Amino acid sequence: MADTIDISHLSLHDQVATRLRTMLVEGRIEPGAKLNERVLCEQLHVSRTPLREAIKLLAVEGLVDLLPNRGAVAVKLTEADVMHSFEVLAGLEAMSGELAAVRASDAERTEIRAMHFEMMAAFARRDLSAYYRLNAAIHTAINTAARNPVLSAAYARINARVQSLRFRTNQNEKKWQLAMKEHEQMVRALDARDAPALRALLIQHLLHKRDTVLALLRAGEIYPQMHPDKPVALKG
Amino acid sequence: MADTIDISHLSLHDQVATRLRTMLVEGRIEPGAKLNERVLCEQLHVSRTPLREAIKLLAVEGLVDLLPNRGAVAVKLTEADVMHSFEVLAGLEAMSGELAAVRASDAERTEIRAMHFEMMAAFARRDLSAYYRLNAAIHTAINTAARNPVLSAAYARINARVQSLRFRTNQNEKKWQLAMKEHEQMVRALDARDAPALRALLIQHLLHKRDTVLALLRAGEIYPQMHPDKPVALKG
DNA sequence: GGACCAAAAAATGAATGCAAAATGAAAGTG
DNA sequence: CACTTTCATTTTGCATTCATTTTTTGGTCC
Repeated sequence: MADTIDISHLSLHDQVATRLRTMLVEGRIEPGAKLNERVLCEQLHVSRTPLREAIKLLAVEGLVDLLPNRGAVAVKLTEADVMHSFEVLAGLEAMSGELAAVRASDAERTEIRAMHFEMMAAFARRDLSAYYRLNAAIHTAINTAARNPVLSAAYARINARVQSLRFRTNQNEKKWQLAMKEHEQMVRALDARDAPALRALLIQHLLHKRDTVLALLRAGEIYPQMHPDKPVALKG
Repeated sequence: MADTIDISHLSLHDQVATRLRTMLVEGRIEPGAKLNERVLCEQLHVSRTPLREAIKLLAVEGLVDLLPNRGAVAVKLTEADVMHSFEVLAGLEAMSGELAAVRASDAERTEIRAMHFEMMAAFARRDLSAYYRLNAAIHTAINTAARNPVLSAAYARINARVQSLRFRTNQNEKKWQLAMKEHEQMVRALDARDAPALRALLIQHLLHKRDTVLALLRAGEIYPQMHPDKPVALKG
């Protein structure tokens, strides 16, 4: 994969945390699933000490819940959690946009515009994978242009919690078109260094994303196999 | 103290983390100081495992820096860190205010107004301790009224990092008066449910606090004994 | 047949032990 | 005399071990 980074020089608990984080964010560990220490030790080829440290790290990050004497489970966000998270994400992204509108260099704005055109190409081809990648890249670029690492970190942490849900949302055509339209307006606002406009657009954009995720959550399309012990009734 | 909470039922690493967090936030562990595992084990009467877990927790929270194979040190914020942190705090507090203006119940607004009057009393008596306590209580109340635990958590985490600096700022009379004036306006805006006004006031208020902390940081009054090995030249 | 209880098994929480790395001091060298 | 190198001590990182709690399983009684 392109986004693998060298973690060989990091301490073991950090490597384990990184791997577990990926598994959780990508949904490879199901929300609500129990994290069995012995099993994970064997999977990751580490002893219990660094694994347990990693799990506690992820608990601080809000990716797992720690049940005293009963181990850890992957967090399963409720509708309220999703609403709250996106509310804060909207606020942080809005800040990011406001600051970027003021602080972005010409080169940064040019690059963001370029990525936007690439994203339009991905949209034209209905290439969802490239679209997601460019979408994330544009967000990251705006975040970087805001020149506030504390802001970036706060966003990243909260985003990680809802990332696994975003991963599973299949864009529906109408919403996808709307998102593209919003993105176009955002790029224009950034070019015009119109901070209030960019702020408003980003808030609207994030709240739309929230609605998409919430709709899927309510439709039960995000947590498909919730109760393995209570299988879904087969039709026919 | 009034703010001690029962942590006896929590796991050991959580108790240790709580105690260490307090020591760091209150500045009882100097910024930049090394956290020696053996010493802390003896002080806190725990073995190394839960202590090390606690330290890693605090590293995720950004209260200590982890140096590979060289242990942990209490973070020492740079001016840039302080600026970035307060910038984000201002944004989050603004969100809090906006939401609280819309969502606060009558009872909550009444209570906040009451606490504001108590704070005026503390100001009249120049009772700094009571002032700080009520100030924090009002903030917490606004935060609660915003009804977004994700927001509260994000704020709390970033605030914890600058708390030790706030602790050391001695209010100067002029700035104190300004702060009181701002608080009065804030309460009025909340009463009027004027979200944009409250938002603007909170941003201004936080940026003023930032300036206060930065001024003291630049004056070197916050990190007095920075280099024990390189003592300040004695006069005379 | 189902509910309740007890013992076994498994999993978690914490402490200790051991190896590797880093720090500091002493000795050697230019 | 300053600088480097070597070696002992300290400290950290991880593995293993022990203790406690939870869960499961098997049996018994109603």
